[in-house]
Amino acid sequence: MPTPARTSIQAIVAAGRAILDADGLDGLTMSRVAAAVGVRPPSLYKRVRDRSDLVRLIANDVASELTLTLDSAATSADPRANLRAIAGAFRAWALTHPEAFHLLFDRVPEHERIDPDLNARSAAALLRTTAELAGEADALEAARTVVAWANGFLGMELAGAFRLGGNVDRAFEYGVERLTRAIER
Amino acid sequence: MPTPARTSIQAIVAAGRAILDADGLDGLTMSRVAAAVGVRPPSLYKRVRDRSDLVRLIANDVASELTLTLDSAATSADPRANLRAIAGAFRAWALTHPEAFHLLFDRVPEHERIDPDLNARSAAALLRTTAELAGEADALEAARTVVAWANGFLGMELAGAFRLGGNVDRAFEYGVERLTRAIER
DNA sequence: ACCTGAACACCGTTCAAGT
DNA sequence: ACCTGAACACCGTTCAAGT
Repeated sequence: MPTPARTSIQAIVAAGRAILDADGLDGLTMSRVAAAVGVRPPSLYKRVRDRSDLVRLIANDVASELTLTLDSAATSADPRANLRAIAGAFRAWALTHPEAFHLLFDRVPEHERIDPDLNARSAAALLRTTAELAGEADALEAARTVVAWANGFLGMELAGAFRLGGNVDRAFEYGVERLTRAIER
Repeated sequence: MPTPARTSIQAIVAAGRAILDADGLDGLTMSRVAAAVGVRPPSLYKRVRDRSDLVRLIANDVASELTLTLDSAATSADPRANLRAIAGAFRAWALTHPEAFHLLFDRVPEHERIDPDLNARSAAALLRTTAELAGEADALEAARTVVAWANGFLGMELAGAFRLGGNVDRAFEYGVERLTRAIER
């Protein structure tokens, strides 16, 4: 005798994302997710293979959100302004969603990684901009340099690693400006 | 009636470091550390407050090792060559000690953070070099830009984030060269 | 003074039994 | 077809009892 479904994969991922944002990856237990969607923990295994699978689905969601954020920021005709806008939007997003940032950019076990095409899509806006600045031949290398710097900077800022004084906002501006000049043809 | 000590804090930290390198932070269980030093798990709590405390002590060790590595690399009179050497030594160290790298540079809970003076000491060689390249006034900002880039690059390399093709070695060289020029006065 | 077994509160996950 | 309680193998940690 069939029982009607009491939850859905969408509800589970949404609840997981909310718990991630609120309490981080360590707070994301199967028990809390189950409680949030109104079932018992074992029922979750009808929709996700295991916790890693759920983490991966949440990471996909987060990647899509970030792609949207970066694309919306990259609206200028001037590539220098665009790079500045993309970097600023990235930082604002990371500072308001620190746990989501870490989920995307800290070490991620193989089976929690986002889909490759989501990865490519999130890089598109930046690649267009670096192609204009550095030329097509150096676009990928230039984009990697910028992303590495931004990831590293935000990771350190979120980790509280800037403990030698100074103004962090100014250090970010300094970095954007120098990086832009560094990759320009 | 006193019982002779069967282990020591040094042995515990050393065993913990070995387990970290071999199996990562998730593999670093109190049970495995205890087995490695020949006691039962509860005995560890005579030497460390809890697991976080042990992780912090291991991180201190790792930071000292990295400082030594970077200092040994920074031997040139030419600051450009020095920056290149420091970056290269950092990358080589990170690629041979990926788990230690993550322990230092991924998100770290407050009570697992290394001692502030170890932090300052590990930055010294780089700060000397960026002061020569960018001038005293911009030395800190320049160092932050370089460290952010290097941390971000290595974090992405270790995470397998460079999935859009291209040569990773070449991207690192490209980055070092561009960064050097970017921060030069 | 140090070490230990037993116990506790938590995990993720499986599975037989219920509807 | 989905949901559940019970169970299992793990965690970190505490503590009374042993030497």
